[in-house]
Amino acid sequence: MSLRHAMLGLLTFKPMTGYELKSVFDNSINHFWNAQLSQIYRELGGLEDKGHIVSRVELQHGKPDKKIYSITEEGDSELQRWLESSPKTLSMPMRDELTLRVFFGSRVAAKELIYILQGFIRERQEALAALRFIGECLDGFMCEGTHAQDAFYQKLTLVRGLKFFAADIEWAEESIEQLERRERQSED
Amino acid sequence: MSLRHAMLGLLTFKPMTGYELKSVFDNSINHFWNAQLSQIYRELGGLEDKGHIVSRVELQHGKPDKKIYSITEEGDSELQRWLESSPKTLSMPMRDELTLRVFFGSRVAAKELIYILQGFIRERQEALAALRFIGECLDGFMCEGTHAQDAFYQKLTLVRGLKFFAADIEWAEESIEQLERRERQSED
DNA sequence: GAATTCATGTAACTTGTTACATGATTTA
DNA sequence: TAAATCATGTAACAAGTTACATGAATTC
Repeated sequence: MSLRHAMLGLLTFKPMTGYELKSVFDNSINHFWNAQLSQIYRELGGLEDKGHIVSRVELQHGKPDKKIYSITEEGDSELQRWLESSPKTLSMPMRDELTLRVFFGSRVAAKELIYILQGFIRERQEALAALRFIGECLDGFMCEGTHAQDAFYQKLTLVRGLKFFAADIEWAEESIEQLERRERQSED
Repeated sequence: MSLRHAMLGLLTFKPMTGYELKSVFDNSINHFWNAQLSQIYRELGGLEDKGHIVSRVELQHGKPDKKIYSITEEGDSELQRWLESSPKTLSMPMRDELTLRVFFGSRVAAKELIYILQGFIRERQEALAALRFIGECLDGFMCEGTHAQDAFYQKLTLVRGLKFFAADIEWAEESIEQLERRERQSED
């Protein structure tokens, strides 16, 4: 139920629509959680049924009316209960398709693998740049509506993303090197 | 469909039962893919329906009979097709509950967070040790049935896990330090 | 004129998790 | 004597993805 709790947590910052929540997922916490819009709307429904959040409608012209959700007291204590419950597993199961492809790499042309890894490096560099941007915003107190206490914790999570993406880039570069060296050796 | 292709790939190494596949997931590729036994059996069923694998039964006494699955020619070309198809996204969406908890850390006692991070460090150290063990086996050609070509690629994926876990430990240690410094400052 | 942003959702499907059921043999 | 290992699965549920539907306003 982590998605629900992520949404509850984000709604403690300010009331939001489902659409806005999606943009927070995309722009701020993408490096450790995300969800499709359709899933967000589904979970909003569930949270409202349970009384953890309430909505008020803001009429609009030309667009669908906004449904702005706020967290309730019950929602707040549910979030608190979750945060204070200790999870059994701290490390979540990983699933990474790229690594799987590399694992069976002997079946693929080395050039092909190198090309894929180069694309991966580009993706990770973009992700790094995006994180650095959030970092600057957090450091400069430019993230409107973010309290100093929260900024401290948010920076901690950001650092994890930075380290993680940097490690990935390093790995992909080293792997490309090894693949190229191996190619040269087999030519001799 | 990555799980299916992971299973197909593993079955190119040697025919296996569902139970054996699960132990390969647990012991060898846990750092980038895993699945529950029930899911493995379900997917085995699907793969057999499609003719990608076939099974033969080995009778046993006192235990349920073994169903040993082997990859077929069709399964092999399906695997090849998948390996040669270029995936749209190289970086898979991440979902990490621990980071989520840290993100909303201002709502939790710092001591509590530190305690959780310490547990996380222990988990990651164990994971690192497990990976190093696989590494030694791969380096010493002690992994029975693993060809030298495959060992090369498997080592590449192993390095990713090593870097990843090391980065996590580093991050958790630094985070604990920062949390402790912050605690001391607030006491003054 | 085509794509993106804003804004709501539903429905169908796929993937992953948890709980249950069976039962002999071996190890702690 | 309790737990782990071996070995099969089914059923129900939870979570995540993809496709579809609507439609004005804005930006390229």
